[in-house]
Amino acid sequence: MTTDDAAARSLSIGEVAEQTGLSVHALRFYEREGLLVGPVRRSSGGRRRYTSFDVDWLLICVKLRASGMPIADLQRFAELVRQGPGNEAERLRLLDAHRLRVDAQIEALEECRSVIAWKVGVYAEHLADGEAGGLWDPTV
Amino acid sequence: MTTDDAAARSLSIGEVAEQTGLSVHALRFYEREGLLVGPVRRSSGGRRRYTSFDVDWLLICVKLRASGMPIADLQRFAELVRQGPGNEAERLRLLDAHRLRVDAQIEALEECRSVIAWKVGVYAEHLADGEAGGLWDPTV
DNA sequence: ACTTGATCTAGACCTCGCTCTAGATCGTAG
DNA sequence: CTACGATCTAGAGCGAGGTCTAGATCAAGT
Repeated sequence: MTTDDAAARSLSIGEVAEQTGLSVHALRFYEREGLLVGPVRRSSGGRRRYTSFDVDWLLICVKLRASGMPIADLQRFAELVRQGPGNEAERLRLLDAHRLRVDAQIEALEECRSVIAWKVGVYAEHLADGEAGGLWDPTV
Repeated sequence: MTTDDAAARSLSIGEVAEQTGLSVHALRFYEREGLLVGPVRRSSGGRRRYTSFDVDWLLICVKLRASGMPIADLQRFAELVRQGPGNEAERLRLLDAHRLRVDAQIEALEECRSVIAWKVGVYAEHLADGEAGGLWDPTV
């Protein structure tokens, strides 16, 4: 029953790739790097069978990676979770430190955005005016 | 006079590195890759002498890089400016496309941020409650 | 049984964006 | 003149984060 449930709910690497947006190559790579919390179960034939736990965790990994967390930090985080209860304070520090970095990144991007928007405005105006003066034009 | 002015205002690679935050290595690399609009002038002894034009351009490059624009796009942009007036529409397209990517990136980061904030909250609560149930804890 | 497609392992290989090295030269302070 | 630091060129090296290959195996359809 428990076995049947687990089998029924388990997903192949291809399905997990589809659900997470990671490639099957990347999934194997992440596993090799120890980014998964537990060892991935295998079918009788040796194929990986992922649980929905695994998928949830991978989805978080994807988010963290997308926001620039290095693989090494993800490794550390997985390791902490793997060690079980007792180190929640450290997990929190890790996540919170990353959150600060994300905040800084957002701020930096917003500044870039405004610089770009201004530059776009300059060009748009330039085009509307029909070639006035070419700002960074070495020929002017 | 014009020559004196130019000489007086010109900066060494080290000074430009300091002002832009790029390393001298990176400055030479950018030049080799054709990211600068014009050829960099040289002193009689062969040392690079940057103008304030160069610095302004480099500061924009830094912003664009910081917001994730690939070197290849920067190359293209520099090339357009180098070609002189007449291609402003394409420059605008390039910048605007990048602006859209930056917007998307900001949005993605904000979503990540909220996921992380939630997770941080979970751990904080967990710590406050004194070890309840460990979410992704394989041992639970 | 045969074909087809997904998966397996180990390890080589790739792109990006610099960074560093070696060995020579410049330029300025003593 | 001598030192010493900054700069020069060409090209090798590096770290991150995967991606791809080869050759074998598994599983399902016909």
